[in-house]
Amino acid sequence: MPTTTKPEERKTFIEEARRKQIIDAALQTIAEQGYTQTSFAEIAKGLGITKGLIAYHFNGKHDLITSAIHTILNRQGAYIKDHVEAQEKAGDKLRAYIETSFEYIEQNRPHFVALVDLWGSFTSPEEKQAFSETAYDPCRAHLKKIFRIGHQQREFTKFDEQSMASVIQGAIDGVMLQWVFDPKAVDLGEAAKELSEMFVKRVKKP
Amino acid sequence: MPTTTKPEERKTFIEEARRKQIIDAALQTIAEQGYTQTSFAEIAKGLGITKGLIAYHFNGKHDLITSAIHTILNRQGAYIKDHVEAQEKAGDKLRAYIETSFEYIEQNRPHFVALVDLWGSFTSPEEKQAFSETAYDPCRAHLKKIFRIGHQQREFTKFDEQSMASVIQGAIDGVMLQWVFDPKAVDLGEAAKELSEMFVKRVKKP
Amino acid sequence: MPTTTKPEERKTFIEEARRKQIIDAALQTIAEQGYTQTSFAEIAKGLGITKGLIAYHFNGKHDLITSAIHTILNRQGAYIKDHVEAQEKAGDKLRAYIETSFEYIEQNRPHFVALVDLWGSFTSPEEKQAFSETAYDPCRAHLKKIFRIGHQQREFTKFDEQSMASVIQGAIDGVMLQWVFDPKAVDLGEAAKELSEMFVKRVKKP
Amino acid sequence: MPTTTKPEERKTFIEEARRKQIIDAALQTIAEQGYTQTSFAEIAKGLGITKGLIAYHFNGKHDLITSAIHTILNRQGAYIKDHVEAQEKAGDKLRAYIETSFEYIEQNRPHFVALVDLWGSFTSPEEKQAFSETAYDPCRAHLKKIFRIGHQQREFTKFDEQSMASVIQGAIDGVMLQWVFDPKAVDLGEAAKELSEMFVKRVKKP
DNA sequence: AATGAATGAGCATTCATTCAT
DNA sequence: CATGAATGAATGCTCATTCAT
Repeated sequence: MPTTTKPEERKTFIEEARRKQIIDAALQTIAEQGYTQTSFAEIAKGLGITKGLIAYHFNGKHDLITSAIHTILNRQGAYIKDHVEAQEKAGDKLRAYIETSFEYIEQNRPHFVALVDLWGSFTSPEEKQAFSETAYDPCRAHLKKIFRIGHQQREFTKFDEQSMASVIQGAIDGVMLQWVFDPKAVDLGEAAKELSEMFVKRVKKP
Repeated sequence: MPTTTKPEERKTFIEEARRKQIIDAALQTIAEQGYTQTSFAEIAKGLGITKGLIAYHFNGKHDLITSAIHTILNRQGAYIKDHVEAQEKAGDKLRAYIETSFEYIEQNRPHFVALVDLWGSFTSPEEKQAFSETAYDPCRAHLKKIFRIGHQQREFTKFDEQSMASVIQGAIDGVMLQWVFDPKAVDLGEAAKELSEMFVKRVKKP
Repeated sequence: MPTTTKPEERKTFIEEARRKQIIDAALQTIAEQGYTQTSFAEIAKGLGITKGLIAYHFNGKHDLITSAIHTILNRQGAYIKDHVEAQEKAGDKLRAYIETSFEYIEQNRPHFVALVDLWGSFTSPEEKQAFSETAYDPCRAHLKKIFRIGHQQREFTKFDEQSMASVIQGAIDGVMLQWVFDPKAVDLGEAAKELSEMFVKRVKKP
Repeated sequence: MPTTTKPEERKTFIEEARRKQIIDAALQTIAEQGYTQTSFAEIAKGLGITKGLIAYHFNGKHDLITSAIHTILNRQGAYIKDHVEAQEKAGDKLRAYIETSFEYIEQNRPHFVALVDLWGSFTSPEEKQAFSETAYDPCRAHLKKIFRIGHQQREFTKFDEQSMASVIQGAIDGVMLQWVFDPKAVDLGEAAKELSEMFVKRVKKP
């Protein structure tokens, strides 16, 4: 059984390609039909393979959807990181963080439709906490790193970093959530501008 | 068959009591075990009734979970409304909206654990939009009503009401979401204070 | 419990009226939606009563459908008998039997659509045989009575009465069956003429 | 998922064998216990397989019973055709049609017990008509073909072909029906002789 | 690496039936 | 007589998973 949750294990090229292919098909199917309607058979059908093969490449459904979520978040994280690093000043970094978050969301709607659906797939408190650690902790850590730079550069005022990180990330996610349910109800660009301006003003020294 | 989608139909006392009882049990089960693990059998077991009785009182699973979601949101809405109306000034109303939102969330954790899970139960774009209309539109409408009072009282500056409403509601929901996954990762009280101060400052004239 | 299969028991007026009303509603529902789709609830809905009431008036579903079948066959039998008795000569009686059979069928399509469906509701050999005795034996007996008159009147030739009765009744039922599945595929009037002429010619002395 | 409604799709050997096996078991179970009592579980039990496997090989219950009916009728049709073609003269062909119909019925009682039950499984007028087209049209077409040969050979008189076909097929089916309910009530051999003689005499020139 | 046959547990839903009121 | 609440068994069907080939 080549499948595993330990990413450090050696995988063949074809193995990795298949996993990626299956994850992308899964995300698309979830976005289109919802998580509960997404069976291995449904994913396999859209891919022209058999469901047995999916079971072969993943350690069960949980492994597949965990991998799918991480794929979404890693891609978004990498996108954001690039743009944040391109900025010198902490205030600009924070603005970039918020605005590129929304940019990426807007350009990858199906991923976030799937993500909202997948939030419900962690049932036990343990699973929920594990998801929190792999999904939110890195985001909050990234924000806190920006804060620290802002403090070092004497650009930012003093505030509770953990709370501020939660609030910023929460605002982004909550707006995305409304947009997932009805894209016409929220203007992502406007929200991005509003939030980035407000938070930058909040953290910067007067 | 007493169940119906027409809410105007008369229901007997026992009928209403049973529906409420089943909805509460469903919410509890969903919070504990997750939506996908929550079967009629599971709900019935915890209630000491048969699953046939649930089918008798609800027009299928969709009716049950829709009713459950509306129950959550209506209770929260009523709680918030009371506190908002107790305030005279628009700024205080907005502060009350944000802070009592978090208060209610904190006091009813299982409801919001269930709610996050239930978000994934709307599969088609039509269902998603319908949920948006019954769930988010009232919230945003409430916020916009507060804004209008603020404008009439010459207390608030000018801003885009729809975007501001989305952003405020989104911030509340997004922080709640992180807290659902790990209550230790977010301090709801701190977040409430941070958000209410920031948003009140944002909308009020200098 | 007033319901019973023994027709000799005293029934109140309202009791009899209700039974008749329910049977007619059942026949209509079966004709429209098929036997398997016809539940007590469905019958009750069309009648504006509750399914509990149906259970009160009939000793279970089997009692209801048995009563329904007998209703169909008794009404048809009475109709045919009237017309057969109006004829003097045996040949005319036989012709009347065949032609009024088809007449009645044509005028009561829903009953025979239901009847074809109900044939499948007798599962065990015992039930099947019991149905044969109450449904077909009287028909064949009626035909044999006509034959006997024909023999007494020296109008008919000699033949095996049981077989001839089966064949005549079978021809009527089989044509009806095709007409139930597709009324456009069979012309009942033509079939009636063809069969009555042929059989009368067959049994009469040259 | 190997099951399909497109009959032109390639099926593996094992797939075809399983379908045939399941159909035969279904027919036997229906004959023994009736259509409504025949569940996937019941069929599977008699076969030593799981009900999931039946769902795997058939697109639902409707697919299974449709396939079962066609199996019955195709086998009977092939049997009759062979014997009809072995006859040269149209009169002999007609006699063969009627007599081998009864022969086949007599030798395959369970199939026809099941068939009578299955008649009730077509609920809507559309389904009924579709069944009429696939089940009765071929029979009537076969008879009409015999009539045409009889006319070409100047052996048969002139008559309405559609009505005559309906009447002959109806007579066969109607006698079979009585025999299904009680095999002792009808002598199939006698009925076959009576009907074949009568109909051949009817259509042939004097 | 991939398939397709098979499993078995679980699901929402239907329904005749019972019974207190 | 009639109702409506409740039952419990059954049903078709779905699906992740296993495994021989």
